[in-house]
Parts: sequence; structure tokens; C-alpha cells
Amino acid sequence: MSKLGRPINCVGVDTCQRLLIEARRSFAADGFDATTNKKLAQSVGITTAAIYHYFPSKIEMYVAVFTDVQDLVCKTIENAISKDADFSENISKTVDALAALTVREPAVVAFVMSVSSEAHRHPEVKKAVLPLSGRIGRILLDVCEKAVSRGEVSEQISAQSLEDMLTVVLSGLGRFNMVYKDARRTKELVNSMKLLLTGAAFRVSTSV
Amino acid sequence: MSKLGRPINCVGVDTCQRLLIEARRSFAADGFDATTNKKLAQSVGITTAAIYHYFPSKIEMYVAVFTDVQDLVCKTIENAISKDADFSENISKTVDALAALTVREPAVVAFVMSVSSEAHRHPEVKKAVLPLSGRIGRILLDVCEKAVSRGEVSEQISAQSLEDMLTVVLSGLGRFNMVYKDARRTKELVNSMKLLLTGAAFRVSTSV
Amino acid sequence: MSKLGRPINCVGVDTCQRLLIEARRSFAADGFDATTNKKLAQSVGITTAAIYHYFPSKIEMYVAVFTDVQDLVCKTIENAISKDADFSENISKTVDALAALTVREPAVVAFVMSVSSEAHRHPEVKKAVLPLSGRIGRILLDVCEKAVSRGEVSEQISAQSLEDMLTVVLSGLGRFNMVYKDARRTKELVNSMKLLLTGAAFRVSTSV
Amino acid sequence: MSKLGRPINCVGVDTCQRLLIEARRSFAADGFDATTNKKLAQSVGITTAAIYHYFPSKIEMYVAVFTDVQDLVCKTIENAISKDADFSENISKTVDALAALTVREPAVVAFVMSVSSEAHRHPEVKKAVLPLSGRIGRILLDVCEKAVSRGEVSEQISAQSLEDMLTVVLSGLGRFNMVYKDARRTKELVNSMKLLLTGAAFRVSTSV
DNA sequence: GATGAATGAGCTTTCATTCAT
DNA sequence: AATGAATGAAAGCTCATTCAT
Repeated sequence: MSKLGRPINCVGVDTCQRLLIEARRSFAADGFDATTNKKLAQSVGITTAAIYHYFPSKIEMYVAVFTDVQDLVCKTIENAISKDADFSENISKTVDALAALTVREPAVVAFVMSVSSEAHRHPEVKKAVLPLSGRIGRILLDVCEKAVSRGEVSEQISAQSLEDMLTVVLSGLGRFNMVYKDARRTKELVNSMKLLLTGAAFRVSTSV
Repeated sequence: MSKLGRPINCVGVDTCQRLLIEARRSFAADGFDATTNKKLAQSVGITTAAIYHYFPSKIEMYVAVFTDVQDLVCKTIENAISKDADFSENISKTVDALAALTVREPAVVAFVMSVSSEAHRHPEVKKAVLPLSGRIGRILLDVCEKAVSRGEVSEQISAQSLEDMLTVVLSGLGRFNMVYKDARRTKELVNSMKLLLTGAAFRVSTSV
Repeated sequence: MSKLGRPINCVGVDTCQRLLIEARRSFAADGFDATTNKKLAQSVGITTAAIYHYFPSKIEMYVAVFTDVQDLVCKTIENAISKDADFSENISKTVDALAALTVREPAVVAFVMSVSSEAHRHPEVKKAVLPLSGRIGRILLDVCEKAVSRGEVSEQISAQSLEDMLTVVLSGLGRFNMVYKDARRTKELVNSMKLLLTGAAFRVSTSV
Repeated sequence: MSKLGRPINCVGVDTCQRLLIEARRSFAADGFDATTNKKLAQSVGITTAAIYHYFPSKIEMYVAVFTDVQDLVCKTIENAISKDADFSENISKTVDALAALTVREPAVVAFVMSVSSEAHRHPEVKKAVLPLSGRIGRILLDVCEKAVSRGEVSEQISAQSLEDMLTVVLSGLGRFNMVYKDARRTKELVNSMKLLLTGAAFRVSTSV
């Protein structure tokens, strides 16, 4: 009876922020299901019940993390892109910026990567996240459309397909970094990718 | 009371095979956690207890599916690769073969794609799958090493990095197909990817 | 941080009264368990913690409501009863008064109705409420004893039994009104009940 | 690991039946909310998880109990009623039969009594129980309609109102028995009620 | 007089697994 | 080869209550 309620002398600075950060990390690393309230609470130093003071449900917490992260990634890409630069340069800088973000905040990129799978696995996540998602794709599509209209890519490739290619490669990079946590190997791969995407990877193309 | 034991008139032909197929599909589509014994049993038309006649645990079942699937993918790639062909041709045929497999057996490719994440999320899966894995990577590495030694790629790119690039792109393709189930868009992307990997995507490269 | 403490411009006029009224309504309609502090606080426009300024516990709040309500019902019955009237008239007026109260304050009657069940379900409620309860029964018993001593009822019926009958019928009326919220049907039932209790319901009795 | 699964040598005869009986008792005595899976399981001698082998949810279990109980009560009333008997006799026998049932199976009557409140408190219960309920009311209404058409009751009382009266009195009896568990007092009340309902309670009616 | 943050206990439900038949 | 019955563990979530501000 007397031991119930809030314990005396408990500080709890910025619990909400710490919760969001830890949730991001865990959702990214372990997935939605394996991220249990218990582990989360323990990491942050509170009880599971306290989580519900900040988020009405696990799903809502996921959405909050998603919104945060999407913002960060969008800003990162937008800062890397310049209206005056050509496609090759924009891509190069985007890859660099995302690679840097991956190093600084691995959880951010890994989280973004995992969203589509989680959305597919959990209908409720899908329903909550779908209306918010798509921002990143739209930014990339803009770049691709400009590249196509400027005649910077082969006529065989549509803007949509070009954007799909970018998505595949960029998300692949993030995924790669997540799986093999080998900074040096990832860096080398990033460079190779930049060469590939800017068209200087293969001698064949020039020799033929 | 009298209904216990094995029911009469139950053939049980290849229940094991049906179990493996359904498990593959579900592991690929829903993930390891969301693939529950209950759903699995229902899909196959048996009870959860019966599963344990074929596999001693969920993990072992996962490993069995993994072995199956790895075999299929390896054979597919090996058939696409020829010792006499150059890198560009080998890659082109490999992409085609995997794209075809993705269409024929979406679960196969999707499963392969998910293995690394699952292994990361579930230490027990990792421990069981690790010693078996790496076959696909080794095959691709072979092709890449030959390409490098023949001088078919830029000197800035190592064989390892080339293989990483291939892995990223190929797995990215599989993932893309899984997320957007748009056959036409995937086909266009496959073609664009082939152009990219064989170095003919960008006009820039030719103009320089 | 700065938002803690008592918010400015909060009058807090009779928050306690509003709390009591809402608690009465909710206890009556939803029961003790389903009446959560959270819902209560929301309905009144405060936080759950604020409730504890007025009542040291949920049980005490229940007791407070009980005392209020018992008072109201007792006064209602006492006003309906007259020493000079005969049993039949007293009953008739009591039924009318309670029926009117049911219409004016449905929660009052419904609450009274539910007390015995709640007391049975929750030992703590029982312990707190028991010493206070019984007032209504005593008033009715008085009326019944006078009726018996005056020879107004069949010799086969004791005063205690007569009071039990009254209790059953009166509480049954309240319960009926609570379940079917059909004012017209309830009114008709009240009239029938008055006929029954005053002995004019059945032709059989007169024909024989 | 090795301690999981079904324990060796566990008999479990008629667990489902025992579960239903205990659930009926507990739902009736403690209510839906206070009837926890844990207590239920302990009473029956199993674990909470085992409950879900028999009922997919608590609500479904409640519905199963309800169906059982309704059947019993309906049969009891139907057996007491005879087409050839007059209203007074039918009612007298019905009251006797239900009183006997109340003694033999207190939980049955108490459960029936509580259904309407529970349905009101829990929308899910309401949704599940509503389509099944009403059987008892229909049986009583039949009796009442016959009584009205035969001219056995005062013209001021409609068949519907007569049935409402019966319901109030009968359910009131059950409730009374539940609250005061005094067999002798209940028996006396039953007799008084029979006098009341058959019109012989009050001298007033004959003397005037 | 009222708040926001936090708690321990408890609830319903699900899961992989086990065992006798 | 397959079943029905049962388990321990754990998950997400709710609740009455407490404390510092």
C-alpha cells in the first residue's frame, strides 16, 4: 500500500527524448516486435507503465520516431542537393551526406530502411505511417526528373525508374552498413557506388 | 478420449514438404517472429504439435528452409554464369536469372533477403545459419575477381568492393520487388539496373 | 517545468461537488470497477492526481457518494409517508415519489440499487458502507409494522416479509428503469405496480 | 527450456465443464470484471493459458455460460407452465420452480440477474449476448397475453406491463436471495410474493 | 488547488513447447 | 503420424496511488 505511487526523489530529465532516441535505436536494430516495452523502459531507466505517460501505445511511439527520423533524412538530402549542380554531382553529394549520416547516426538510416518491412508486417503501422511517408521519394524523384529533362541519362531510362534505382542503391548502402559493421569496407563501397552512379565504374563502357 | 491419437484416413503425404514451402513463404513475408506455429499449422492443415514431428524446434525449421533456399539461389546464379563470358555479360545474365526467379518464386528471393536481418535480430538463428551462409557471396566474389584480373573494371574498385556492390544491387532489387508488388515497374527497374551495371546508363560517361 | 503547480486562472469552484455528481452517475451506470479515476477526472476536467485533494481514496469517494444518496432517498420516502394515512396510501405515495425521483435523478436510484452488489463484490466497500446502510430499510419496516398491527394485510404475511416485498418491488422498479430506458413503459409499470401493491390488480381475488 | 510444455501425468477430466461451472459461479458472484482468468484457472486447477484452449476469449466464455444458463432457466419456466392452468396457477408454479432453482443452483439465477447490467457495462458483452437474449421474456409474455385475453387481470393493465411486473418481481426475488443469503427469510418472501401476485395479499381489496 | 511524472501490481492474451494417447 | 490438453514465460496495457512542484 504505502510503496505504491511515484517514488521519492526521482528526477527524470527529458525522459521523453531519451525514450524516443532509444526507441529509434531499438526499432532499427531489433525490429518492432523485438522492441519490447520492458527492454525499452529498462534502457531508459523507468517502468513500462511510465512509457504510457508519453505515448498512448507502442504504435504511436513508432509513428513519433518515424516522423522524427523522416525529417532528419529529408533535411540531409535537401541540403546535399543544389539546383545548379548536375545530376552526377547531386547524387555524389547525396551519397556522401547519407553515408556521413549513417556513420553519425546509424539508427536513423537503419530505421528508415526497416520502415517498409515493418509496415508490411504490421497493418496498424502501415495505416499510421503511410500517410506520412513518401516525402523522401518525392525529393529524389525531383532530382531524377530534372536529370531526365536535361538529357543527362540514357533515353532508355525513365525518371521513375531512375528514382527506383537510386532508392535501391541508397537503401542498399544503409542496409549493408547495418549488416556488416565494417566502416572501412563500407567507405570503399560508398566510393565504388559513387563511381557506378556517375558512370565511371567500368572500362568496358569506354572501350566499346 | 477416443479421438486422440493419429486420425484414420490421414495420408500425410509430404506434409513435411508442404510445411517447408509454407514456412518459407511466411518467414519471407511476415518474418521469423510473426511466423507462429499456429498460423503455420493452420495453413498446412495440422496441429501445432504435429510440427514437432518434422522439426525439433522453430529455429531448426528456419535452418531447413534456409538450406533449401540457398541451394536454389546458388544453382540459379551458377547456371547464369559462364567462364567464357565477360563480366558485363555474366552480370546481365545473373540479374535476368534472379529477376526471373523472383517472379516464379517470390518467397525464395524475399527469404534470402531477410536472412541477414533475422540473423541479427535472433542470435540463435545467427548461430545456426552462419556456418552455412556465405555460399552466394563466394560465387559472386569469384566472378568479380576474374573481372578485376581481366582489367574489366576501374582500378579504383577492388574485387571485394565490386562484390559488395553486386550484393547491394541484387538484394536491393529483391527487396524492391517485395515492397512494391508492381511487376511492370520492377521489370523496368531491372533493365535500368542492367544498363547501370554494364556501364551504359549515363550519357556523361560517353561525353567525357 | 514552468507548467507545474497550480495553473493560473483556475477557479476550482465546487470541483468537489462536480466530482461527487459525476462519481454518482458513473458508479451507478458503470459500476465501481469500471469507474476509473482517469475517466472521472476527464469528465470533471481535472487530473487524476487532483482527485486526491478531495478524497483520500476511491473507496472513500464511494462512501461519500453513498451518504449523499442515502440521505436523498430517505428524505424522499419520509416526505411521502404520513402517520395518518393507511398502508395502501403510503405505499402508493412512496412509489410515486421514488418514480419521480428516478425520472429527475436517475443516477440516485440506480446507485442505491447497485450498492448491495458492489458491497458484495468489494469487501472494502462493504466494510465502509455497512455501518451506514439500513436506514431506508428501517423506514419501510416502520410502515409495514404499523400496517400489520392495524390488520391491513393478510395474516399470512409478517411485517419483515412485507418489507422485503416492498424492497424487492421498489428496487426492481429502479432496476427496470435503468435497463430499459423507456419512460412511457416505466410509467405504465409504475401504475401497474401500485395497483398490485394496493391489491386491485387481479379480478380473481374479487370474483372468489 | 526443459521445463516448458505440458507437465507429465496431468489428467484433466472434464476441464471444460468445470471451467463453465466455475465461470458461472464467479460471473454471478463477482461480476465480469472481477472474474479474472487467474482466479478462474486456480479454482479449476489449471493455468490461465489453458483457458484459451477452450474459449478464444473471456467474452466468448461469458457467452457460453450465458447460453447454458438461459437454457436452464427457460426449461424450468416452461416446465412450470401449463396451457390448461389459469394465470394465477401458472405464476404460482413458476415462482415455486424458480425459487427451487435458486436454492439448487444459486449461481444460475444470480447470473441471469446480472446479465443486463454486465451487458450495459461492457459493449462487447452486449453485442454478443443481445441476439441470444429475450427468450425468457418471450415465454413470460405468452403467459401474460393469455391471461389478458382470458380477462384474468384488471383492464388497466396491459400484457406488456404485466410481463414487466413479473420480470421485476422474479428478478427481484433472485436478487434478494443473492444479497441476504437467508433461506428461511427468502422462503417466507416467496410465499408472500405468490400471495401478492395471485391477488390475495391484502384485505383492503376485498373489504372495500 | 492542481499538475506532470512515475510506480507496483495486475489483467488479458499469445507463444513455443511438451506429453500421453 | 498426429492429436488434444496443458504449460511457463512474456507481451502490451491499465489502474489506483504517490510525490515534488
